[in-house]
Formats: sequence, C-alpha cells, structure tokens
Amino acid sequence: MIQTAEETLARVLVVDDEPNIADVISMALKYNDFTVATAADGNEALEQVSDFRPDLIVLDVMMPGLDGFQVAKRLAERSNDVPILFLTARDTTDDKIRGLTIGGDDYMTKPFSVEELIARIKVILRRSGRSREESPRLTYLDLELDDDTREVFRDGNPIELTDTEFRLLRYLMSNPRRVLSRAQILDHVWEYDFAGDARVLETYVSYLRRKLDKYGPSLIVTVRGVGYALREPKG
Amino acid sequence: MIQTAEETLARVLVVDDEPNIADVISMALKYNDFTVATAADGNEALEQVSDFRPDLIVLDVMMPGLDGFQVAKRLAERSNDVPILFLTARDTTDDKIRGLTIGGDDYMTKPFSVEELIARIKVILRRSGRSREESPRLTYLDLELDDDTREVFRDGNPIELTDTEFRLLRYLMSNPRRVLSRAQILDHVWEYDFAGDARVLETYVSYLRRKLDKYGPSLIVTVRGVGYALREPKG
DNA sequence: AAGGAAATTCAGACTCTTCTCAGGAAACTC
DNA sequence: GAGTTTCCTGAGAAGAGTCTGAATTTCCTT
Repeated sequence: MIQTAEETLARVLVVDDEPNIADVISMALKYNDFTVATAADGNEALEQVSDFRPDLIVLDVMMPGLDGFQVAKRLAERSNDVPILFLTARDTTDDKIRGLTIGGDDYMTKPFSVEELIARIKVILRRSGRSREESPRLTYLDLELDDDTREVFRDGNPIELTDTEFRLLRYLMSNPRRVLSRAQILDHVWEYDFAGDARVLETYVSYLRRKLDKYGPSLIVTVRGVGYALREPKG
Repeated sequence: MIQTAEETLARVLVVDDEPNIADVISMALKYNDFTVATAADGNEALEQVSDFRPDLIVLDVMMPGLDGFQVAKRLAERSNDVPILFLTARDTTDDKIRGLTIGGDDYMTKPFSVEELIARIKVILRRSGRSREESPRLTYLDLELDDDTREVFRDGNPIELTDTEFRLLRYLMSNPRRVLSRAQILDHVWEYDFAGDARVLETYVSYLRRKLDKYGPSLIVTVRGVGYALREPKG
C-alpha cells in the first residue's frame, strides 16, 4: 500500500533478529497508519537509516553482530538523532538499561503488549516534535483517558485502574463502538506471548465495569459469541 | 531537526574528549530544546566558537592538547566573554578550580546528574541575560521550589531537603502529573554513571514523602508497575 | 583523624495485581 | 420453555512490586 505524507503518521524502522517479533511489530504499526521498514541486524539497520530515513527506530538490543547499543552509538557518532525505542529482555540488568531515557529515547521489556508499544511510540514522536499527532488524551462520551499521566475520568470523576485495566480500557477507547473479538483484545492488550486462560479477559471486563459503572450506565457491552464493544447501551 | 530561533532556548557548545559524555550531554540538551554543537578537543572548540557562536560553552577541563583552562584563556584574550560551565574530575585540586567562577562562569564535578546540568546551564544563561527563560521558581499546587536559593516550601512552610531529595523533587515538579518511570528518574536525577541498587529510589521517595506530608496530603503517588507521579491523590 | 551527615544497600513485612477456577446468571436455540 | 452455550463475578492462591527501618559505606567538615 502506498501512503502519502498526509495519510501516514510517521516512518518507523523496526530492527529485530527474530522474524516473528519483527512481523508482529510491523503489522501492528502498519495497521496504525505508520510507514514501516524492517531490518534483521545492526548493519542492515544502519543502511536502512540512510535509505529509509525513519522518524523513529524500534531497536532490539540483543542481536548477533552489531547489537542495539552499538547501532545507537554509531548513529550518535554520525550525529543522527533519530529517537529510539529500545527493546530489552526482561532480565537485562539495570546498569545496561540505565541512560537509555536521557534524550527522547525510551525502552520496553519483552514481552510487551502491542497496545503498549504503539502508545509508547506515539509518546516519543509527540515529544520529539516529529508527529502532528494530537494530545494523548482519549475521550469517548463522558470517559477521558490520559496516556501521560495514566489518569482516567468518568464524568469528571477520577478512576483508579491497575495496569491491565488501563491497557484494556485504552484499547477499547481507541476503537470506540467497534466490536472487538476476544482474540483481538487478548492479542493487543496482553503480552504477545500470553498463553494462559482466555477467561482472564472476562474477569478484567468485570473489574472495569465495576469501576466505571459507579458514575453512569455501563459502556462496555457484550456482543455474545463475538466479543466486546465500547458504546452506549441501547435505549 | 531544524529549530528556529523562537523554538530554541539557546545555543550550547559541548566540548569533551570522551564521546560518551559528550553524547549524554548533547542528547540531554537537545531534548531540553537547546541547539547543540560538539567539539572533541580544544582547537576544535575554538573553531566552533567562531562558527557556531554559542551562548554558552560546556567545557571539560581535562583534555589532551589544549585543555579547558587554556581554551578559556584564549577566549578571554580574544575578549570573547561567552559564559562557560567547566566540567572537572571530582579530584581536581582546589587551586585549579579556584577562579573558575569569577565571571559568569561555574563548574560541575563529574559525574553529575543530568537534571543538575540542565539546571546549572539555565542559571548561567539567566544571569548572563542570554536566555528568555522564566524565573527558576517551580510551583505545583501548594509546593514551591526555588532553584537559586534551593529553598522548598509546602503551603508556606519551609522544608529542609538534602541534595538528592532536592534533585528528585525538582525532577518530579518539572514534570507535574506525568508518570515517570523508575528508569527515567534514575537517569535524570542520579549521576549518569550510577550503577548501584535501583531501590535507592524507593528509599528517597520514602524520605521525600515523610518530609512533604507533614503539611498536607501525599502528593507523590505510586503507579504500580510503572513509576511515580507528582499529583493530587484521588478523591 | 574524628565526627557527623548524607547516600546507599539490604532484608523483611506488607500490599496490590494478576490469573485461575467454579458456581450461578443470562442469553440464545430449537 | 427446556436445554445448551456463553458470560459474569466472587473467592483465593501465587507472585510481583513496594515500603520502611536499620545497617553500612562514603564523603565532607572540623
């Protein structure tokens, strides 16, 4: 698909030696209107930076050959200040990660949820002024959700949500009125390698309803046999 | 990225022969809307002063060839009075440092925290009248923090903070309501080469809360699994 | 060199989140 | 309306994350 400058949010280069991960990220980004290129190792990444001229790089730190840190260093030496979202293994030691957030950069630990990845990318682009994207505040009816402060309000009332509840609501709010299948929700909100009981989703919908419905009619409607949607209940 | 005169705070030349340090400083400055140029030694620095015309120079004193003192001396001989923030090793002897702060200049010992560096730069620029930057007083709700005097007040009551407590509170106050990750806080508030136990952050949050909460509700909220934010506790 | 303050490390207690499970409720099908 | 399927929600276990007091180390002052 060819996207013109007006249609696309930004150009993102995805660098990961695991094809599965690169694919997951790449598809998620394309679906969110980003223009995407991929590279499977550090050298390819450096080439792509010159050719593709990305606005942001999603960069795995653990790669054979030139690793993510080295790629970042080479770019800095070329005084190329493209912001980077580093991907690290969960057990990467603290001292390796330290320093990664000094500039506009940030990092995420694998495995992550796709929604969280997209959210982080948008934060970085917004801060670096490379995106025309609006404020991080999502609203639907009397619901408001702020990605920076992680605050949620219904009809002006603050609502405390746990991390998973927040991600779930954010996904629903970024697809208002659309019916989302259980599989879609699990794929986007839970970590990409989640292999547990799919019924967690029901539990979390229940949690969310309990917290949100205190201030108005239930907005999460069940579409039996399919999934859930965020919308006004029928008359 | 091209920044127009209106967008940028000031032009800063960073002179350090260690690329890692120069990178850290450069990234931090760019992220804080300064326009940055770098030089790796004294001669390059002198050239850049002519070409780049900085409003301030961050100048490492320990460099092979022309060192920081000599660079400063040459500039004085050219009657160039651009203010300088010298960087010295912690064990540089007193008599060498003495005299460094006579003009509008100042110095910091390595390693420093990124927030402290930015704060010092702003102080120097403000004093030398080369910055349009506002007053150094940060306020949020009933909290007040004065960067020049290092005084902190809550609801008018003075609060004694140690150095680290002050830097932590300053970072939180310069990002009010936003959730800051542990990594971000450590990167900005602690010295750039801090490689110790990340739990020190929790200890300092605990200290700060104890001191601040004497005069009102707790303003530092924990966002479990993410980090901390400065904001009003919810209803 | 001693004393004191600040910074850091550490360990245990504690809290909160996540996930699973199971019984019952609700919705759909025939 | 009975049977079947799907969904909801309370309870609880396991685990991760957090807080705080205290011990230790480092640094600075006298």
